[in-house]
Amino acid sequence: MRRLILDTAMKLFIEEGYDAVSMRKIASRIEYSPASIYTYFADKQDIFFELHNEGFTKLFRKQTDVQGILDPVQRLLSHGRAYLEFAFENPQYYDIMFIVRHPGERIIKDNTWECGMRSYDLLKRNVSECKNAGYFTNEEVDAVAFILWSTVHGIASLHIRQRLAIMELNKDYFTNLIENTLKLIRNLIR
Amino acid sequence: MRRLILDTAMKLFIEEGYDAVSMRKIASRIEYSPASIYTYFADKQDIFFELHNEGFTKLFRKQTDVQGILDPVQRLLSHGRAYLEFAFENPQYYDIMFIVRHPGERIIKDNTWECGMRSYDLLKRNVSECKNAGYFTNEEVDAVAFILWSTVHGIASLHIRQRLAIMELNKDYFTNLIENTLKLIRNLIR
Amino acid sequence: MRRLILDTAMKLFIEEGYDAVSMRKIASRIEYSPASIYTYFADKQDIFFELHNEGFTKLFRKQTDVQGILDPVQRLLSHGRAYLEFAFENPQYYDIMFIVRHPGERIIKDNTWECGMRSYDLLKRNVSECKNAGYFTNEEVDAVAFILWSTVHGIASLHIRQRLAIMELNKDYFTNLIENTLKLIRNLIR
Amino acid sequence: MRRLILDTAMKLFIEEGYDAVSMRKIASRIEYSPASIYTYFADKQDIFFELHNEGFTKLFRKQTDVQGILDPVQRLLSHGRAYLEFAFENPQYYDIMFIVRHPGERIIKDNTWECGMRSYDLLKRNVSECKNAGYFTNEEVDAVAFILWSTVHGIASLHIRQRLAIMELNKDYFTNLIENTLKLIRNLIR
DNA sequence: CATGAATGAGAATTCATTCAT
DNA sequence: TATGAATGAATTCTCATTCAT
Repeated sequence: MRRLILDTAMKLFIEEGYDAVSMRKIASRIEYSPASIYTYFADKQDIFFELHNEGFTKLFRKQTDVQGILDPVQRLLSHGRAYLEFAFENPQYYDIMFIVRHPGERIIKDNTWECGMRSYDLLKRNVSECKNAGYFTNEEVDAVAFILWSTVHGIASLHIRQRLAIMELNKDYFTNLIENTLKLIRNLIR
Repeated sequence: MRRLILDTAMKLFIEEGYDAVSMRKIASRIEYSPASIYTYFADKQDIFFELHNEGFTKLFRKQTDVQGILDPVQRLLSHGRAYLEFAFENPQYYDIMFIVRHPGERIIKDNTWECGMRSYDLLKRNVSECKNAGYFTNEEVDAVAFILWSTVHGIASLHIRQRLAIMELNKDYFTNLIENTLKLIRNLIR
Repeated sequence: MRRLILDTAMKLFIEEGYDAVSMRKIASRIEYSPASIYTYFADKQDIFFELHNEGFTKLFRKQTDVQGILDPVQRLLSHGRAYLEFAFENPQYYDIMFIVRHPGERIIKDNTWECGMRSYDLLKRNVSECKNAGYFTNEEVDAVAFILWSTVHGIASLHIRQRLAIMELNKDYFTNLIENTLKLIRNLIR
Repeated sequence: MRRLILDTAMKLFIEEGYDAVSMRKIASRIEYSPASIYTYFADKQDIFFELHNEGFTKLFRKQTDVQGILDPVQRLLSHGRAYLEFAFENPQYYDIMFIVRHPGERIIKDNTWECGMRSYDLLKRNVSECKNAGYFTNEEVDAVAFILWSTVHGIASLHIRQRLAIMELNKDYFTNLIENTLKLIRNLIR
């Protein structure tokens, strides 16, 4: 039932945007009264909090799936691919996790924070191992990790908030956006 | 007076986020009646449209200031610096221009679209001239331009939407975030 | 409670006209918050829709009450009397049904349309049977039905929208307006 | 200039209905400021008052045009034709004159009242002369005048407030609505 | 566990009108 | 004669939330 509410909130979020996610509308979708939702969630923020959490758990899982790869550069690239795939496949989750401005501060807490940190630590470890293997010789691990994250986040967020309409040319390139991006990054790594 | 309204809208936008920018609140801030605002702007979207426009004009101006630099790589880096400086100095404008989800479609029009395009064309030209000078030899101009934009946008938007709290370590690095980022990018260019 | 809202809407309609019927005013009359009304009705049109419906149901019922009369001319006259009585006793309903300009088109639908049609069919049947009995020999049923409807509607609507002030003379006549009208119509029928 | 304002008010009234006639909209149509209108008219009611007046003057003129006809029955019928033609050709005027609910009482005054009376007196005179010629032998002049007025008003107001959609059959009849109505009335007169 | 009823607060907008200039 | 500026009062409607049942 919590599930049902969460899924519906997500569905509304996808279909009609942030503003459409009102308690009222969630309730009417699942054919319950608005008051009923309060049996399962303290308030609206609580629902977002939960979704936020779920998102980070999903992303983390996706990223650990890839840690088995032996070659550190390949592993780093796959880590990036996993991140972008997550963002493109779950734009709503991604939006809540990395773009939406959170009203209260409650959200950056508990499990979430931990998940986010663990994801980021994974990235840093992967960069670090690339360095051990002779790449990024003159750079700090933190700096490289940060810029890589920024790059993939940039792509994801421009896409999700629809700022890529400008890019009219080279449809081919954007068809395989993720792979082409990774290839380019691969070329830049030395 | 239009100015006053625009500035107040901006102020509210910064302080309390998009949702807080209501005609009501703008009016009460400047101690006018809500109806008075309609003397100067047709509707709420109109205010955002104007701010949006202003932002693109400002950004474009900042970017052209830098086109005099002769060395193409230095020029490209300065172009990036200008972009990031704009974003860090005018987070509100940047937010409206590149992050906020626009309700109607009216905004992506007229002068704005043109300004955005001209900015992006400048970037592509700079990349292209780097290529002529022997850099990015194996890459497409469009691809490089896109990834560079993504990177700086990633940094700007993570910062503006407050996702950099995670980055606790290396305060030094983030103190000169922009310069360090550009140095790193410089290192990656070949 | 729906009842209370409907009655209050009606009362305002009578007292101050169509424009006075605002959600706000209804609410303040019954000492509820404006939002409460939306628990019972989807929107303003919905209230009018309901009243409109009720009116047609009432009128139709009044008209069927009279169908038992055997003599076709008497029946036709009684049908007219029922119509006029309805209009004079329920000027508010009549106004909504036959005079007010409806903003949306939603109202002319469903049950309402059917009720209106059934009422009119009754009239046509009554005219038709008068014809069978040797009256209106040279006229079309539709034409006669239409002109009779127009006549009673004319009386009702001039009265309801207060255009009879002009008629100063012959107070006696207007005291028994309905009966005198019917007597006159009776005289004209042959 | 008064003319321009009046015509524009009328145009709005026709095109978009009563609610569309706001001072604001009139002003923006004629490309003057709302405040300017107040130079020519005291307030909104004043505009309506004037239109109302004009309507009655027009109608009265149309009716006197017909008084030359010698045969009293033909003259009466032509009088009715003039009335209906006026209503069908100037539905907006007719609406204001005979249907719209007037907020204040100011309107039924001055010249208007006189015009309305003179029109009605004309009708009564015509009925009276029919009586002298041997028609309506058993009826009171006032009663006949009133019922004739009601009939034509019924037709006009059902048409103007769009209640004739019900009448689906006999398109032919309604094509020449006015003439057919008069023919029918002619038949009923004896 | 579920809900019907209720609401205070607030949203964007529109309107007729006034008044100093 | 014309208007820019301003407004108080109103409009419909939505929302998150509470609470007695």
